[in-house]
Amino acid sequence: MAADVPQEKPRRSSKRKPVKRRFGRVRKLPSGRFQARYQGPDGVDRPAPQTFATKTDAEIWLTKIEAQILDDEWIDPDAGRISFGKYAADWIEERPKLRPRTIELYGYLLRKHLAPTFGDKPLNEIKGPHVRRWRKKLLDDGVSEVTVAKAYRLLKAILSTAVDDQVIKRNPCRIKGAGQEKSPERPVLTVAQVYRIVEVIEPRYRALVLLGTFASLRWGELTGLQRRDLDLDAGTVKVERQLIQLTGKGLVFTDPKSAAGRRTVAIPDLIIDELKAHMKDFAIDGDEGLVFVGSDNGPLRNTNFNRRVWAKALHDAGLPKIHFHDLRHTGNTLAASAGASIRELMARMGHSSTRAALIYQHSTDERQREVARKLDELARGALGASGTQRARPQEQAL
DNA sequence: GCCCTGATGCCGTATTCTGT
DNA sequence: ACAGAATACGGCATCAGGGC
Repeated sequence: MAADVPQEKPRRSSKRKPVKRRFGRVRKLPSGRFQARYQGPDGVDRPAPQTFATKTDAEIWLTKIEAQILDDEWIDPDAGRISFGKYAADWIEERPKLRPRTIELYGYLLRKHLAPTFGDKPLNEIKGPHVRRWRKKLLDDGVSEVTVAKAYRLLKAILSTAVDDQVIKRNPCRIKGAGQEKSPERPVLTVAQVYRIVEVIEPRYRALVLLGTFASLRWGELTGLQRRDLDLDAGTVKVERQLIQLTGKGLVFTDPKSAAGRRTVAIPDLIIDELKAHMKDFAIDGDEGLVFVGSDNGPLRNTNFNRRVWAKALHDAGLPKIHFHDLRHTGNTLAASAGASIRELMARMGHSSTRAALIYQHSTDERQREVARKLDELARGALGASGTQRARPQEQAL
């Protein structure tokens, strides 16, 4: 039995044979410098963007790349190098069906707030700190929170697509709440205030104010209204289109804001006579004649109306700065307190979800108190309590 | 006054959170 | 685990200032 003697390992020759690397290759170029190459996860063979002075440097670089691939952090360097500006422009271009005004908005946000900071930056170089610094600067520069939120959301949406496209690994927009915009609630007018406006405004705009309030129509829906849309005998107004202002195209008719926007709204009898008079005096002839026009019989333009007519009327009525759109709120609030159900409110406003209609629930708080008060009285009566509480004076709703 | 465009408000739906 | 509520997100509109 031969004793087991540990075998001495064969000595490696000092002249080591080149070992095939597990990942990537390094070769010496005629210049004497070293080039690293590797095959990406996509199977494409890529050289390093630069050469290296030593073989070790090249190998270290390959190690880093391999780590990225293993950590699933590798991205196609060519893809990530697309500038944000270019990618964003394509992104907007490729959105299937944005409304024209939205395209204009995105273009503006891009130009004004995004491109100056990120336009030339490759996508893969935009990191969280850049986004945070950019946002802070906008706010410091006095850009409103609402606009900053919009710009942030657009940036986030674009970069989120870039993640889906595997152009970048991760969306650097992760500031909590940065995309939210909290706009203060708009004021609600009283009926008396609406009528004060109606009394002082140029007569040709009376019906506009009334319909804006009591039919809750939007500005664009009112200005797009044609004679055939009004049925004053039935007391209804149909919303079939709207008028919007587009850069380079002036005022154009478009479909309503959403599918639910196409609707028929009942008009209170209270304003029917006023509307009839308006049709006779001011509306353009013909089925497709515009219901509301300026003194030149042309379609109404919000800028001119606001500055020359609306502002003056508010001033003459002794009212603070109120938006025309606030009339719509007023109408909705009125309808809510008139007992309109959520579904009825939605139909009236041209909404498809309950969310907005629920806002008008706040107006029914008054009614809730009223209900509570009556319950209180009933209960006291049933208990035979002597001194019945005096009812509080009827609160003027709105 | 017209028009462009900067700025802000509103709303539908998807996603996340939360109480059970 | 899940339904309903809350919030985020994306998109569409109105409001408003300013140049011509």
